[in-house]
Amino acid sequence: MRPPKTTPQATPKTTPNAASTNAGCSDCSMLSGCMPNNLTSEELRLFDSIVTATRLVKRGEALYRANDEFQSIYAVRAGSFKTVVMHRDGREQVTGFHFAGEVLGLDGLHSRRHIGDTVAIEDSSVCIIPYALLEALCAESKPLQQQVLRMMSGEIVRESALMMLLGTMRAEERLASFLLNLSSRMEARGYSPAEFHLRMTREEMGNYLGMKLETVSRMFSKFQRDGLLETRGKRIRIVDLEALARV
Amino acid sequence: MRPPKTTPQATPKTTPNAASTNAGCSDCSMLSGCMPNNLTSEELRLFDSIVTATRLVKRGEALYRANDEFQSIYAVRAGSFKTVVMHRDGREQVTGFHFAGEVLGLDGLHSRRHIGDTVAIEDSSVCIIPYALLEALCAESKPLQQQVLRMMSGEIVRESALMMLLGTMRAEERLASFLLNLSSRMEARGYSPAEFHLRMTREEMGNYLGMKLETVSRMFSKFQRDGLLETRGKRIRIVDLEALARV
DNA sequence: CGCAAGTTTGACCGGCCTCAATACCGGTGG
DNA sequence: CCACCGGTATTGAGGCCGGTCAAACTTGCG
Repeated sequence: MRPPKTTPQATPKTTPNAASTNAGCSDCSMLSGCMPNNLTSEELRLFDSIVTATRLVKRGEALYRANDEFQSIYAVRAGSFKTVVMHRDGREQVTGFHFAGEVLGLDGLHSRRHIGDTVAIEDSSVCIIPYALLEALCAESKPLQQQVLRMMSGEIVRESALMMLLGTMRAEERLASFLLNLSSRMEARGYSPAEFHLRMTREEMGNYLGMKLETVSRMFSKFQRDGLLETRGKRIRIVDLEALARV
Repeated sequence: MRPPKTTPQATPKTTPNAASTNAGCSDCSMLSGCMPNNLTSEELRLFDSIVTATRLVKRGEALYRANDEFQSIYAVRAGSFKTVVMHRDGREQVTGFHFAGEVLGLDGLHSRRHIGDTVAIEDSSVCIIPYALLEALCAESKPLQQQVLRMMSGEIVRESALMMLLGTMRAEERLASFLLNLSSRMEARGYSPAEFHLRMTREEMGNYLGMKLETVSRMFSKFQRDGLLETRGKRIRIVDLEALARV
């Protein structure tokens, strides 16, 4: 099925947005923490055989849009995405930010259509996992089936935490909670938990946190005044993580 | 596995909270719209064989609590539940209201522990679906596997809509949206979409909609003044559904 | 029937939104 | 290299929505 392994360079970036072949999960630096983690090498080989293509998505482009037919799920290979649901009048709610190793598109399963847009917030690439093939493979491999179900459930848990945030927290708490979440995800990827680069704009953060961009900015300024962190635009350094956790 | 079919009366309400045997999905009035819907009769028979018990949960009692070990999922047989996640300081967010036919407990899959409480808001009963058995059965029955995945995805979609509500709507819009949602769910169950009984208190609605009970009450009064609906306590009649949809 | 729980309504206040002006930043082209 | 430019970010002033506190009323359960 899958073409013989090639080095990533065989599919150069000079063909943006074009599908390219996958070099194989076993060689992927994101494997730990990605979807096919915890599989035996035999299962991984099978899984690998259905993930035959990757796709480049440039900053601002959509991986898929609301109402698009659901065909595949995606694993973020590099870069960052936001998932957005939109109200008829144009108001939008960002439902998540997604980094390397995370899976996108599970929302589409229910009605066979995606319910929101997924947009790259920097130049990014994904592995394409055709859902029909994944489903077939799940029937054969119990660990894979469990993995898919666990991922789904994880999404539900993640969303519950965000509902808690949106329903009960004040602006200050929301931003603190968000930064701590980013911090731990950076750390899990081997980056510094204290100093990192925010990939999204203040407005995107606001649309995620249920507040206006000005309020986001004000809270950043407040945290800086209070000595909890230092910012320069999208560059951020957490100075007092404990204080941030205390709200 | 499953004991011979008995009539529901064989397990009287005089033993509250006790497990009782299941009379079988094929006889259940909630089958259409419940989880094992869309299964062939053979698959239904298999599914039926793992759902051997039901449980009564009285108003105010928890079906399970946050951090309880995840063992089963549940289908609401009769009554209503709320799912609640709680912040360390006690603030709580209601993440959903659940009526007959709906499935509870999918959040627990991810970490093998439930992340929030699920509490009956009136005397209720559930069918117990042991997860280990369900998982095994999914490996055998592709339609059942699909059904479980669809339900999970549906939960994700439902939560996305609530995030939209919590993140972008004003109090008035939130309540209108909530009432319309209830209305259509009532209709789907064969009740009047215009006139029904609210099972939850103003405070529970508020905890769901991200606002205080006083605000919920004020919005009810406003809708009544504006001729959109009539209320008397928990009894509600939607007078102008179109206007309610226009926010 | 009586009491606790739930609901309604009012007055006041504060946090966040709105509107607006200015500053900053990164990229592009002269 | 630097000037310019659009998008992004910061900060301020003022207003409004919804929270808070409080009191009166209703409901329904024991």
